[in-house]
Amino acid sequence: MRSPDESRTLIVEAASARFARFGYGKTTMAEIAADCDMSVGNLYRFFPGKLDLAAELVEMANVQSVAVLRRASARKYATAAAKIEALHLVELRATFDVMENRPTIADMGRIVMEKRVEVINAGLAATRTVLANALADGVASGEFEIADTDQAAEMIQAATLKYRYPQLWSRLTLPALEREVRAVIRLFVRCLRRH
Amino acid sequence: MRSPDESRTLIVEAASARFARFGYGKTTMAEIAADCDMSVGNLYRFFPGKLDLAAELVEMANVQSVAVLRRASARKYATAAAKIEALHLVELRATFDVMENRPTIADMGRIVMEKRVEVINAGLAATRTVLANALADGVASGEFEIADTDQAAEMIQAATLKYRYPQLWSRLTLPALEREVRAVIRLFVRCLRRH
DNA sequence: TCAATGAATAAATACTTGATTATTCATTAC
DNA sequence: GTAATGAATAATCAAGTATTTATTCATTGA
Repeated sequence: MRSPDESRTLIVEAASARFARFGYGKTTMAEIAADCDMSVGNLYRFFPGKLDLAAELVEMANVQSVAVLRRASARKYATAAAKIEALHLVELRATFDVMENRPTIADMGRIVMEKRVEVINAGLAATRTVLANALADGVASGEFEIADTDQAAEMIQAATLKYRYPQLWSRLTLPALEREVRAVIRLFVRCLRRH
Repeated sequence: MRSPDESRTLIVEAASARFARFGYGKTTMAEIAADCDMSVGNLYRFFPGKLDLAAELVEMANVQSVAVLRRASARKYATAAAKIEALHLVELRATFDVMENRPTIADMGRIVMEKRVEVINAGLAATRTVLANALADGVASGEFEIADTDQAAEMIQAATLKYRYPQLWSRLTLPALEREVRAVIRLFVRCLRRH
């Protein structure tokens, strides 16, 4: 017999492997259960349903990507503006990479986006705090002049929405997207600057 | 016998009426032909297919909405910034109205968006010229300081993309959307100002 | 008492078939 | 020769059925 914690991790890992290799739709609960050497019914003692498994994985991915952003944020930059730009490029490249090379994961993202928006929104909110921190740094160093950094972060996210929704990219290349997001950020940053 | 021009207009009008009343999916080519007192086959001498009828209607709507924007642009405003804001609100309200009150037309938009993006992009490009003109006016009056008004217009469109894609609104009310788009425009305008 | 099972049920998906509808084109009318 | 037809064909859609898969829960074993 396994501890509940062991079981849970086992399930998450099996689901993660299956979803990544075969896709959400082509993975059955029976297969996940078999991978864990447990019965199907037992899965339901840990997760309300299949969709919640996918949601859990997306939540974990959110945590990961916030960690990546924080690391990027901890690096040295010439200016706070450069940091803001770098954060957006990091995010864009990660999204682009998934779209290009991980069809099954992109697919999972779409499904969770469709049926569990709150998970996606939580991710957005998390990355927003990193952004707001970077803005606050800029204010602290005297580079920016912002009354409400949270609100400013919100606005920057609204303005860069396009670069987070691959559906809106309509066959643009990564360099083209990078150029665009850079331009938007630069314009924004210009008006956050102290003057 | 009719002149080709008469026939074409007749077809477009019949299609427009049917699509608007019953929706794209629930309208058949046979019905459109009957409305025009002509054979089905004849439709195909004027349009390659059903989808092209919808695309034509969207193109016409694009022309209309550019005209509306131009008219709005021709009005007097206290500042160029106010004009930019007004243009975006006009567009937003029109889109919102279609979403709320014209399900069949919203549906047609989705279909054309899906299968004929270039038509949608052409519409975007057209409204962008109006925006670029408004920016140029602001430069001329000394209110703005912009090196490349076309590029700035492009950027503003990227930043306000959300307000053109109802799929991204997730149950926001019109007042909420108005508030958001206003905030983004104001921030943008702030950095276009001469300083 | 709690972890776990797996057969039973409900829901979703895939397949089949029979229309309906879009599109083509050889033919007719002007 | 150009405008127009409408029967023929191809593609799509809808309804129904079969199959698979998700989910539940009464039962079993530690």
